[in-house]
Amino acid sequence: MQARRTNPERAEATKTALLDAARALFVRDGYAETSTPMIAEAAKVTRGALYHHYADKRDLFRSVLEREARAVAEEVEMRTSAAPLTPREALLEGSLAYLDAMAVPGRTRLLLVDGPAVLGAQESAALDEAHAARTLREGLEAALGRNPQGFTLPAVTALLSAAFDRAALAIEAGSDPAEFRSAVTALVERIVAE
Amino acid sequence: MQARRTNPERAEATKTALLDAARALFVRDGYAETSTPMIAEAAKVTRGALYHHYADKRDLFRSVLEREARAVAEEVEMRTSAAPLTPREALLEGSLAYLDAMAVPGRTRLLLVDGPAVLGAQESAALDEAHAARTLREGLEAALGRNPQGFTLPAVTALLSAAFDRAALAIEAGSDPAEFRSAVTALVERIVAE
DNA sequence: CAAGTCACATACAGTCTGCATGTTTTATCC
DNA sequence: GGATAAAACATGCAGACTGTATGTGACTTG
Repeated sequence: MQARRTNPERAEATKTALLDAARALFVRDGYAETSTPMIAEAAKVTRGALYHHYADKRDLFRSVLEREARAVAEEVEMRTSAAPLTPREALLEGSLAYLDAMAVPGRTRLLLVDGPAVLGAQESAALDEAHAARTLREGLEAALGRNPQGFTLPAVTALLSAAFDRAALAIEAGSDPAEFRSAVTALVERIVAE
Repeated sequence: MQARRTNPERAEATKTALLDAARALFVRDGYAETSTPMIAEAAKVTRGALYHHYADKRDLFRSVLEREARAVAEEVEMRTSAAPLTPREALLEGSLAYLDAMAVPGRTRLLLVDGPAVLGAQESAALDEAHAARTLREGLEAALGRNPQGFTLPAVTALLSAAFDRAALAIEAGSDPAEFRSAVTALVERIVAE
């Protein structure tokens, strides 16, 4: 059981175990109802290890969210850069790709519900900006051809991003995915339409 | 100090004191960082009184939110039923009235950030549906003339509602209110435009 | 006015978080 | 390759918080 492992390997394995266990419990019970003893037990380490690698429970939660946000961004990136698409096609494809990526169980709760409350709306928005929102704004800018009719680019990016998030939440809550996918598509088309 | 008060009067005064104190602290520190001893002290009652009137901390929070959601709905109602407006005018006026109502300090944090995390996305959405969303859907239905081009009424209601909320959050976070007010207006106009 | 109910106040048990201090495993140095 | 340092954990503990159980005085009702 105790194969001689290098230090970085040991640490990485422990951190991954903690991230995996924490993610599962945060998704199942929510941040507040998940205790660090529960996380440590599920990860098969002690609380000492947790507090060695993460400043506190909140820091561990932030790390879980960063990993999750990166995964979402990668999945969207993958889909939009696969085939050669016009800016408008890329925007529409990216929008649906985002909904698909957010359909992975737990992501809406982590990123959209508990995230803002635990990290604060500010920090949570910054995390979103660093991954999803930036991509969306660039896609919008390209598709709009730099003439946002009636609104500024940052504003329309924020409002559209919010609509996407709500769609993801609705789908997770059991609404008909097709209904919200076509609604998102129609909304984007109305935005980019002249 | 001990004016002879009737029981319902006593209870009502205590509950209001708790709601006021809890609202202020939930807004300032957030739900998780607010303790029941702090609330009781600020309300000048004991924790016993708190747990006599509310099942638990969460139940008190829910009561704060219900009062807040009702206030928002009333302010919007007031603005849209003041003058005789066409359905389309009422929808646009109601949208801006909602932004104004949500600009009351603390409301975005209570209703949009902490609410979903503490009560759960489900219950929080139900609260929203009972007040804001229902009004919005009816306004949309009237303005659209029952031909939602490309999306269903429930879906477009949800997406627009999310956009409004994000606009309120952006304004609270320091963004230019005029920028987001015009963006919201432009968005609504594109939705109801044929 | 006696009996009962309501509105609290107080005391307590169990749990949790974060830190301080040990212990073991890996790396470094000579 | 043995000693020393440093990283990676493990353990113990203090303070705080939540919810409940139980006690007490103010009000209400027959």
